Amino acid sequence: MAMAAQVLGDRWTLLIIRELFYGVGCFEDIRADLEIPSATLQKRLNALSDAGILMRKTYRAPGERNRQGYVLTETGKALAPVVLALRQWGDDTLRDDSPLTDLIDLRTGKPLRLAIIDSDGKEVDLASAHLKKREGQSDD
Amino acid sequence: MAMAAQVLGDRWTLLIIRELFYGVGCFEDIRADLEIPSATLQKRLNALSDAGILMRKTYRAPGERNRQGYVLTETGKALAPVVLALRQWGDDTLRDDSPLTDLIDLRTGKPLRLAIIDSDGKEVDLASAHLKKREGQSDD
DNA sequence: CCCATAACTTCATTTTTTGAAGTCAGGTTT
DNA sequence: AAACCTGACTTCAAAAAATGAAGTTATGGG
Repeated sequence: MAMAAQVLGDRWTLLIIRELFYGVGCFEDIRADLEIPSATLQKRLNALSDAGILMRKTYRAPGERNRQGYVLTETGKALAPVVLALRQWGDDTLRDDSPLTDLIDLRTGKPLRLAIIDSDGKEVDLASAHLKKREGQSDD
Repeated sequence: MAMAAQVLGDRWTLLIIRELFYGVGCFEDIRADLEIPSATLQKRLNALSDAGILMRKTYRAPGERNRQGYVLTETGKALAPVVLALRQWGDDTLRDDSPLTDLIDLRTGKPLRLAIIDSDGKEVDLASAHLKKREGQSDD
């Protein structure tokens, strides 16, 4: 996890990744949405690309010129729970009236959320979940 | 979520919080475990305390002198899914042989994991979960 | 009283971030 | 085709933050 914190651990990276989940995939749009300095955005995109989290991919929207697109790789898409957890936390701690129905099942249209489940697929309360310190190889 | 990234977004913060989940609660132990410079640790602890994520609490282990302890507040404990998600991602992307059985149910002892569930409590595949851009008040 | 140690502080140096102002190449407009 | 736009970067100097090493200070034990 220390490596994860290394790659993702800064003020912008997870927000950039969230943009990509939203489908915002080009430099200008990300920059404008987040109001991030372009030099910083550039560095982050390079770092994320080096880390195998996103890929560059030129594309062309109808009636527009070519653009440099950024898309999440499989590794990058696997970050969805991190983004979701962070969002859920942000919502829970900052607002108490959050509808939070903007994570949906593509098939059924039902709202979704993160949960901790046991091996039977039953949800378990946060309070009874215990995080043990890993004894194996350290990742710090 | 931008605020969350603001508070948690740096190389150390989430690792510190993980230490607290593990039950490591004093300055020296955190410093030694993570090998973080003490000035940096100090700043992070202050920031997390200001953000209401942890609290200082003096304690005394049997046969030892008083120590400054750090414990997660409710807000801090609510970060468990973030830590779990990050750990799960780190495991999945960096190792392929991870047992990942160190999150357990305190009551039953069963191994636990994060999942995305729908309103019926049924687990949903990551690929069919869609994150919509929130239209309401922006948090950026 | 002296010593060891935990919990910080200070400080000089390096690294990173930032904001503003460029490049540069591809299209589009005229 | 010449001039113009705009998206995707670069450059640069100033400001802010992180680092490593070397202090402090307070507390309790011998």
